[in-house]
Amino acid sequence: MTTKTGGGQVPAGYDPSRFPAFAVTVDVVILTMSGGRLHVLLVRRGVAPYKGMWAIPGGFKRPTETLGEAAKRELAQETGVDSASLLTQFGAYGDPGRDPRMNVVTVAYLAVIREVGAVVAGTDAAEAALIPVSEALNEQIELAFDHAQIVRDAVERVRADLDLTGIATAFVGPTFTLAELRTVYEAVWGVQLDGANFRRSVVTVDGWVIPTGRRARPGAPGGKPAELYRAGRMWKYSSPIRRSQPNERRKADS
Amino acid sequence: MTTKTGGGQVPAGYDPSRFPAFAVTVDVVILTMSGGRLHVLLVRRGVAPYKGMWAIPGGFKRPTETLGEAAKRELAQETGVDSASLLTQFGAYGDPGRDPRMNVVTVAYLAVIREVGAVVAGTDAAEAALIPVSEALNEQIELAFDHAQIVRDAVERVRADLDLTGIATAFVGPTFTLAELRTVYEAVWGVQLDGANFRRSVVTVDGWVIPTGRRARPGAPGGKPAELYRAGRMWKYSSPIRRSQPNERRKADS
DNA sequence: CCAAAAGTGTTATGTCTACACCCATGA
DNA sequence: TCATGGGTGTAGACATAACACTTTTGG
Repeated sequence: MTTKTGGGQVPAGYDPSRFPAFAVTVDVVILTMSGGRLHVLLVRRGVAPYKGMWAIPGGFKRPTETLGEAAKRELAQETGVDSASLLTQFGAYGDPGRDPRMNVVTVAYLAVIREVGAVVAGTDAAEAALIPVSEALNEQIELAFDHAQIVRDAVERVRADLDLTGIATAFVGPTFTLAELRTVYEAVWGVQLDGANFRRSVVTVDGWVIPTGRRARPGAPGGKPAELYRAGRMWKYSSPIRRSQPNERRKADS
Repeated sequence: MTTKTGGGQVPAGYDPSRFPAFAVTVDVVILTMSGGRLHVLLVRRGVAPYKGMWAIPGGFKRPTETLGEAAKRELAQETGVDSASLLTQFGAYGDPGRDPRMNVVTVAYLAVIREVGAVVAGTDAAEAALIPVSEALNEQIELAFDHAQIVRDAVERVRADLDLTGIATAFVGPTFTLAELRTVYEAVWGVQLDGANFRRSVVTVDGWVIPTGRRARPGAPGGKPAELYRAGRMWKYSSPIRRSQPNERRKADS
């Protein structure tokens, strides 16, 4: 605790002219959909500390680049995704001792990429894999550093951003069926949505989805082929789908 | 640009074993309501760089404290608010050259405090004042460093948090009238809300506000004395008031 | 023809908004 | 008693959810 305000100019035993040095890193939580489930890209650490343990990709920030540029660089290094993919800063972590080697403050980014087959070809990582977030968070897989907390926060952020931004479209390709898009909401929120009502929410208002003439081929068990859409301009501002509140409405008794 | 992924283990001209040193600071955007308007606490810098210019309070993080603890310490130093006031981390800023002296990455916090008279009695600041955010953002007042951007982001965050969290109650005292609470939403969102409907949203569901028997004295021009409430448990999870979408619903023609 | 998935129609229910109206106070 | 703001009632507009029903494909 410092001395109460009003008196001391400088807290006891601290000289503000000399400031401590920190290493600053950027970590990227890369999320994607695979088989209707939300996955996170993890790399197996090749060096100490936590050698051999799963971690999220990241690295040191350079003095000549912005934080966002550092994140984009790490993302490209890890996935080859060079495009202006969706990158959102969502937190900074600086607890003392979070890295046993030194004082490190890390700035965490969330990246959403569409399902890609063999995007995993890391550089300085011994191994990389897409892990279902349900497994990554259920203590089944132990993550290095405070990365478990960082992944938890990232998932929480994407859940919130789903009905605040157009982040849902970052999970799907340039063209998509409404079922694909619906799956994103269902997987991230862990709910089930009525296909009919979902369609109405998206289609009856201009600017959300733009029909391309083409249709997707149905899967193995048949079914009517779905129309393919492109994302419209409205996704820049918000989302046509809202998370329904857990219904504890109406007064208790009365 | 770095070399494309897949080949080079290490980007050209960069040795990852030697990492650059950064100073890490914590800056706090302190917001409060005054006279029905949203204000931000600014301090006049007593030292170079940007000496004499307005800035948001902040300081160096110490290696032995968490980022949150550093923010709480800065808040207490600047305002004397020692309680577990609402403190939210909302961004990190690390553009090269944002501080002319050295490489600095700052982690920004948003603090909301209730209206207090003469809370302003800084320590290492020559002067401190509550400035309406409308003025602080309209280029009328030039802020040091990238603090204008940081304040903009803080205000944007509080706008979003208003219908996502119970942050509204942090602006008012332990007891408050519904008009006071409504003023928070109106000032932050820049809208006008129907008092009758506002009341219903808050009162008809249990857990938002708890009536204390007491009533507030009306202001100068009279009026019915308003009932005083305490905040209920529900504010921990969300808000009873939702920002109405700018109504561009329904398809263009048809 | 059958199963399965896309897409349409319909209806009950709930929520939001505007606004009329009554209530209680200070001056 | 008048102006002002607190508080209640209510009707229409609007949005949501549930579900029956039709369409179109692969096998």
